[in-house]
Amino acid sequence: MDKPVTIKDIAKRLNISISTVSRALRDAADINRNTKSAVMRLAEELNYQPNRLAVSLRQNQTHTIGVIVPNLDYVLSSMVRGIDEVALEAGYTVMVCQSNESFGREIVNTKRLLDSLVDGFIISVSSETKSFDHFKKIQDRNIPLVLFDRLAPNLVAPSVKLDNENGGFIATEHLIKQGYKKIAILAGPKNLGISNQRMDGYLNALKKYKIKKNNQFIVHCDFNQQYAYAATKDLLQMKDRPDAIFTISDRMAIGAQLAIKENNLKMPEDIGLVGFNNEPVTSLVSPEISSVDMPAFDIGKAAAKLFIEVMHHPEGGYVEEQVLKPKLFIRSSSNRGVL
Amino acid sequence: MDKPVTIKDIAKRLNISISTVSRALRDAADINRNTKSAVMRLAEELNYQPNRLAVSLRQNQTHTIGVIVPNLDYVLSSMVRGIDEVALEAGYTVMVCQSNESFGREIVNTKRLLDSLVDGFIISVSSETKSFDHFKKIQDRNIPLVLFDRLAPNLVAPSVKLDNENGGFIATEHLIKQGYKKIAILAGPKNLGISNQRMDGYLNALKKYKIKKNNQFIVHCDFNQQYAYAATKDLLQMKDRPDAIFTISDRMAIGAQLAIKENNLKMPEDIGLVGFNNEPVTSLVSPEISSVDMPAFDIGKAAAKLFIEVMHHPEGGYVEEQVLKPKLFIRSSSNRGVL
DNA sequence: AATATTTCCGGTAACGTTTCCGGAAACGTT
DNA sequence: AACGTTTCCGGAAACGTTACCGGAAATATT
Repeated sequence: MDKPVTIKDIAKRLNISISTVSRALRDAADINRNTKSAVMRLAEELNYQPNRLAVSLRQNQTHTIGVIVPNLDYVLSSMVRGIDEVALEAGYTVMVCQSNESFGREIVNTKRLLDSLVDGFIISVSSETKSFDHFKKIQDRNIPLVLFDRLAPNLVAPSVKLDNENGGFIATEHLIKQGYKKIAILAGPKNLGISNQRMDGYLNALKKYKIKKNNQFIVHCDFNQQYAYAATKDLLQMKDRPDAIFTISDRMAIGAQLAIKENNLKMPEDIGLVGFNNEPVTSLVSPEISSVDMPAFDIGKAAAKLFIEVMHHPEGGYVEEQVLKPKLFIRSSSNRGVL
Repeated sequence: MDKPVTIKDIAKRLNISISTVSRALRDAADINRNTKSAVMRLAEELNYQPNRLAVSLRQNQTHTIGVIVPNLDYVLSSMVRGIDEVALEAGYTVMVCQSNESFGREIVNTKRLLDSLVDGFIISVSSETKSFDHFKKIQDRNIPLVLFDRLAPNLVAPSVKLDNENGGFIATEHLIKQGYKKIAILAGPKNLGISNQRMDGYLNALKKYKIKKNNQFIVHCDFNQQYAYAATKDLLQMKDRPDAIFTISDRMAIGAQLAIKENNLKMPEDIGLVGFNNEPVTSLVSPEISSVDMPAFDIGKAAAKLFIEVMHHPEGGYVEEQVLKPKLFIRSSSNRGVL
């Protein structure tokens, strides 16, 4: 009904020009204290809200960040919350899109956000994505792009991630120190970076402690509980079954735990179990599951802060790669009391 | 670097006016077939993308929907996916904000979205929210507002929700028919609508089957596992303990299940358990937990469709309240084999 | 008192698009 | 051949804002 009030309305009411009003509303230099306060007062009274479209059109920036994530599971939605927090604080609005782990959707999302004229991107890469031309296009247009959690190999970009290799390492080392000898790993799809990195950590730990790797103990399965359950069932049916399992996600750990229980094996006595992410659910099952902590909220915040930093370098070329060290939360699923 | 191409560039290259180009790019009537195809071809070649800001500013609409949700847990993020799907299809862009269950955040979010000039809102109300002035303000400005899942009492608005009362009813009725006599309910905070509605269903079922309600069996606790675990512990320590528990969320059911197991009670023999939402996790714990299905994705889609319907009634006043019927998924936690 | 400097303001163009309006050219009708 | 119609196009205003520029008035400097 009632059209929103504009700068023009204020100018008319105060008998001054719109450029003066505009200057008054920002902290411009060339403005008299009195006229400024008069404008401010009237703007307040009329509940003036600047039209963001007009401002954006004029200034050629939208103060909007495009965020693309593969899904909104516990970990990623925590990261998004972190991004949100920092971005809002800094005056940015966030547009979140889910790629649903689909390459095509990711491309569509970048297109849409691009023509929504976002000022830049904060992206966690879909598991299906193997070509990165759509990201290169962003960079070619000199639009800031920050990656987080799941990066893009061969693409140079500022990024924030967990030290997944180290995460895999400390989980495995912990199991070794607790006396487990035959440690299996439930990994994710073979092309998924974070999975491979965690597995590298696992392998490095084995190497360091001179345990020779057993290929039968290395299982790739889809990133969910059902498959982990089935895979664990298989592992436990081997004649020389593993005495510990490291899963690269808590979801998978839950599936593994279910299978273990059904085989009437006791944790941590008969078999050890360590997950990854440290989701709340790990301490709500019985026994509680040890897990490598993923500081999701912090990673989100760090990504947004990094983005803002990148924005301050309009000439481009600002690349900083942050790697956060993980911590291990030891719970009863793997704690045999060894220090 | 290279400025994005505009309508003006095309006009210059073809030696025609910008208004002709503009008309050519839309399906305007007043346009020659030849000039139209020439424009189209060149636009394609130059990879012309219309500037959404300019279009929005001119047309006074942004083709953007503001979505506010209390959080992004499994259920809500599924709903958001549903909204996304339909909205994108219809040419809308979606901006998702989390209120984190906070009244203040919800207000801030509406403000921000409002001055991002979204065309309308699709909102699920925060649990903390008791006053609805910020929503009234939206409606007063004649901006479409659709509510979903968690509605706002006393606020007349188009909406999509589950029949929570019925959900509580069928869950409880199922327990009764399986022979459970002393059925407790783990409800949420007292002011939370969906919790109260599910509890009403519970009470109505008791009434129908002439089971007198026991106030000690009605427990309000916070919406998460820890509290549900503690509350169940308490319930099981009563001298006349319940022989079945209906929890109004699966998260709470998981907590309850943990407590039950620790008390060495067998499901479904010693005690029955039914949750709500039918999250995947219910079939990944042991025993699998019966649950009232929440068609989250469909509710999201329905909300977006309803929104679009509302947009087609610019004079306002279009109110349709959709209520979806829930289904019960019976699993071993409550299945004593009675048909 | 004359000049130099500062303070403050208004006019105007621009951002990229749509939309209204008037009119030229082409066509059809008597 | 004169008129009315249709077809197509260009000019210009508008959406709400910012930013540059020039200049009047006020103040400071000699």
